[in-house]
Amino acid sequence: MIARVSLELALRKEFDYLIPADLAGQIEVGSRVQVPFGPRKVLGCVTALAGDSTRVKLKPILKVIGAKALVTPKVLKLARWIGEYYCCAPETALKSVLPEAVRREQAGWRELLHVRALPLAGELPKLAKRQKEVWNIIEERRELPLTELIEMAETTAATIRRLEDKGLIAITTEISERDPYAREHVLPTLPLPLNPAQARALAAIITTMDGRQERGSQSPNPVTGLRLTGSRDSPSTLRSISATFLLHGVTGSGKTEVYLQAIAHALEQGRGAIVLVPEISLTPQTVERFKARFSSGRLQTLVAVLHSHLSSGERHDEWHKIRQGRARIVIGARSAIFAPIDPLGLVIVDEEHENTYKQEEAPRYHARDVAIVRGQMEGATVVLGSATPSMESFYNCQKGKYTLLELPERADDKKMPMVRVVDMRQTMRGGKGVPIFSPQLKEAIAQRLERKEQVILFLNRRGYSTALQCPLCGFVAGCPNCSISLTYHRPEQKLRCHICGHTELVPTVCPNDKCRHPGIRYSGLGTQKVEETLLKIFPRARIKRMDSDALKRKDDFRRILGDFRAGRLDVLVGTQMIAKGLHFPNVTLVGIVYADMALHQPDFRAGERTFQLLTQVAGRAGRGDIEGEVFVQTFTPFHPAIQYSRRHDFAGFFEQELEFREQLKYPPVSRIALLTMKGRNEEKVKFSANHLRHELEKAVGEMKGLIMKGPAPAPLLRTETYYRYQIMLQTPRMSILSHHLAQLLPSLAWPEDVVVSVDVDPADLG
DNA sequence: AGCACGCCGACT
DNA sequence: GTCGGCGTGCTC
Repeated sequence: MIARVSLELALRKEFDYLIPADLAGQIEVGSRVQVPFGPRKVLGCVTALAGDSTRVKLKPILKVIGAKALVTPKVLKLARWIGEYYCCAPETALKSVLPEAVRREQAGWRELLHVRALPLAGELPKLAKRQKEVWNIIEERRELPLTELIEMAETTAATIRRLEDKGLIAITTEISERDPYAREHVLPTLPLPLNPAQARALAAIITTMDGRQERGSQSPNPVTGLRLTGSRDSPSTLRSISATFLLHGVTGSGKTEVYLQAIAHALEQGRGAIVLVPEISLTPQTVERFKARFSSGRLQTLVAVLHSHLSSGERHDEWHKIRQGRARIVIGARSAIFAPIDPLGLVIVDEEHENTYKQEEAPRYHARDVAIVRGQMEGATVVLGSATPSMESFYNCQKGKYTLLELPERADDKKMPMVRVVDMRQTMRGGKGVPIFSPQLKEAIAQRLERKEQVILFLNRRGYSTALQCPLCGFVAGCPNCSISLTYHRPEQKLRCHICGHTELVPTVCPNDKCRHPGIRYSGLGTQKVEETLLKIFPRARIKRMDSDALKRKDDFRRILGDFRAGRLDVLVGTQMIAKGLHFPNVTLVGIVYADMALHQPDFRAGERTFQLLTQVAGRAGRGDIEGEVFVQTFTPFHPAIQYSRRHDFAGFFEQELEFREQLKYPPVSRIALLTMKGRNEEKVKFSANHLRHELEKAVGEMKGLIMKGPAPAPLLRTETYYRYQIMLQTPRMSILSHHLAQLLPSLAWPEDVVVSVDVDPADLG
């Protein structure tokens, strides 16, 4: 027999090896193997078995890693799809489907020496005093870890070895499993009663799951009473309707309870489930909620957890718990979508709009999209959940690809907080210089300090490029071709679009005819400045800043949040990182200091991001007994992202944003591939980028609906000393484009120090 | 990805 | 005469 092996080298090529007789039974598709490759030994994965090979002189496989195939054929197929769609080497895709700790043979199982009493053959021989003491313990416990015995008996290993020599005990290595949550005591919970909207959603999901159970990947008829958007579509789109659901529910509407009961149904069907959660919301509380519902017996849980804060040993054990079928539910971050649950009945992607689902290095997959593909491949139902769905997912509902399920009310019946939009242009006109705090926000903060309530202030400072904004009228310079904000380049005094490369001079007065303000060059502020100013206004307030600069040590994050929760701080100033998943009952005021910073990021998704940010932040205020209040300071108060979020009107925002995307053929109307060239020498990078554009025009220029923009210089990142040029491709059919790219790119030659990378469906245009 | 082979310049 | 530069090509 011959095995085809994909090596851990991005060669885009597979190699044939002989299966030696002694390994014959152990090697199957998906086995991890070590093979000779030229002079060295390399790890790889068996992708196929065959009777013969086109090659004559084959080398034999050296050894197998793991008792069972580590990659299931289903996950292998998924990896192949990732390689093709995301335009990377199949080996690169395959690499990411196993945790590092499982891929490397070391880390492995933690082995502990165990002492076990052997059945006595006749009389107990005469023992020395010490030996007798030790024997008594062993006889009582029958079996225990060696280290524990040594401690209990206050003896040494030598004494115990002597008992072994006498044939009374056996010392063996036992595998001991690490349990990262061993110290949590989990109280089991029962399903909660559902409100009508939750019940409807659950019924729809369950009906689909049952249909898929009986008929494989065939879908049942749409459920009556279900709100189906886009049912005008053709029968061919209807066929896939019920496989993917978008559960749109406001913060606190009880999405999790729907997830839990759907998972329970999967278990009843004898199938497993994967729950994806953004890394930051993978808190012990979230995990506990799932563990509590699905613990079988006393301490046995059916839930495995996979995330980046586990040690590699813990990750190894959790993964094998899944592979061996002892865990039927996985909750984890992005890469948990590759968990070897089989058969898979349900995949849940919570907070599906979150950018953390997109991997920012090769393979640059989006876990939400991989989830949908895996669901299709394995006949599993997929549920995407969000209070602020992505444009892509909501669009797919409209097109009839997904089924929309709405949870319009908060389960706890709390009112949504009052959102006040503060027009900073008014404040600007009132005082001298560009204001940081409006009188309204100052007043509101003072009030909370007096009432001993807490305040969170947000300033999102994504990226290092800044737009140019007139603080008097709110004007922002945008690209005439791409409709995204132009980036201000201080040294050259120029404005530049980093999508198409359009460049213009910085205006000396505001271009808005009704304004003509000469002080247009305002481009934002940082968290430090906010903190300083705040301390000047409220010298006695206890204020803490939370951003990546202020968090030097690893536990700073937890410590500051702990202090805040315990009431040792009054005001928390921070970036995006405090917007998500956290809730503090005593916070009654949330302020967005400068909403325009999010609004005018040089990205076509800036409006969508702002809408999401404001909505998520609003959900943070007033979760306790007191009603919350949100202040949004902005120089563009009538921007739709702000106005629709103020009214908690997602559908309204979607409609108007879609119109904009439609005009310029941005996603979700099209798909994007971003090609980036990177290198130390700007001239070489620029030249290569122009060359690539030329080659692309030859290869894909004629593709229907293709739009090519750039190359344009990407704004320099603060940390890097590279020059980057980008070419953006927009296409209605990404699978065709990525196919072409996969053929073209490896055939092109680049200067030594220029690196080209492809990002299919980029989450970020930076 | 690594490592060997291979064909041209400055060194003990 | 050798040591060593990194271009091309191969690894089942």
